[in-house]
Amino acid sequence: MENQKTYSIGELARAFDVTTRTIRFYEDQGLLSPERRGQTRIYSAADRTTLKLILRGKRLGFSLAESRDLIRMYRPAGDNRDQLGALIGKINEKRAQLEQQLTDIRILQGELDDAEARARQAMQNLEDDNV
Amino acid sequence: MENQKTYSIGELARAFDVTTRTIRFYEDQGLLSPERRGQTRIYSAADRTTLKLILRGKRLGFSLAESRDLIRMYRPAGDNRDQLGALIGKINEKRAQLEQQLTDIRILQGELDDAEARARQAMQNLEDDNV
DNA sequence: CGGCCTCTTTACGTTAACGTAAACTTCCCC
DNA sequence: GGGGAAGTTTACGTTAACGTAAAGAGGCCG
Repeated sequence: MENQKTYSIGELARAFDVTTRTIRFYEDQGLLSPERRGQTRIYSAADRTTLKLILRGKRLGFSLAESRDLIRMYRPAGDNRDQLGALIGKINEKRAQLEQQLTDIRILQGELDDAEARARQAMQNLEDDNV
Repeated sequence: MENQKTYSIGELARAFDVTTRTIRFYEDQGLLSPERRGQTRIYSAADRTTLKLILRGKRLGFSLAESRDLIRMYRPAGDNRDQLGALIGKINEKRAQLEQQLTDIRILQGELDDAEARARQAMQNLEDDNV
């Protein structure tokens, strides 16, 4: 039942439209740790998912350090109670940040609506001048 | 009826929790252009709004160049038809980007829900062990 | 009028996130 | 067995977005 599909670094780079340098850099920063066959890196489905998570974070403006935190939130090591409590706290901080981003996006969407309406109106005015 | 309230650079810095260096840097990058009284910068309500827009963009991971574009979208100069058409195109690109960010946020929110549930479950297990 | 606060310009420093290049192995193909 | 193609390490370079420090001007106040 295990998902045994693996990927080369080049495959992942093409799939997500990043360079191999980028993927190696993420490993260097402790965000990925693929298997090795000799020198060559072998990425599992889980590694692929982790990479996807990193890139999703990037689209939301997260730093790699923040993404590393997110990854650790999703994979709590065998933690004790204090660590679990701190983890839940961090999770709620991230949640608040995402809520803020939702608000920001809605405001920006409204402003884009405005901007487009005014642009279309300006075009309409040009048309009218030509009549 | 005009909003004549003005602000010093220090006031804005305190209000938005940024440094004066940051505000001057945005001016240097062409995102702000406050009035001057002698050497001293005087910011209008519109400048304040622009600054707010920039910081909102930052929270969404926009570069300053992207925010500059956004500002120009909201303030189309006396454009001709081609420019207006291009503007509407850019507006829709931004809209698509925001939609992507909405999707990303919803996925992340779901993952945070998962992560918290598992953390709470792990704490519950610790409790049970103590009975 | 000396001191403090806020403002100014100028300029070098710093960090994150890679880009780019060199020099080298490994594998496969004809 | 020569030569791509894809992998590797090492290392210096680059860009964005400020930080930090120096040196000075203007206003107010006890």
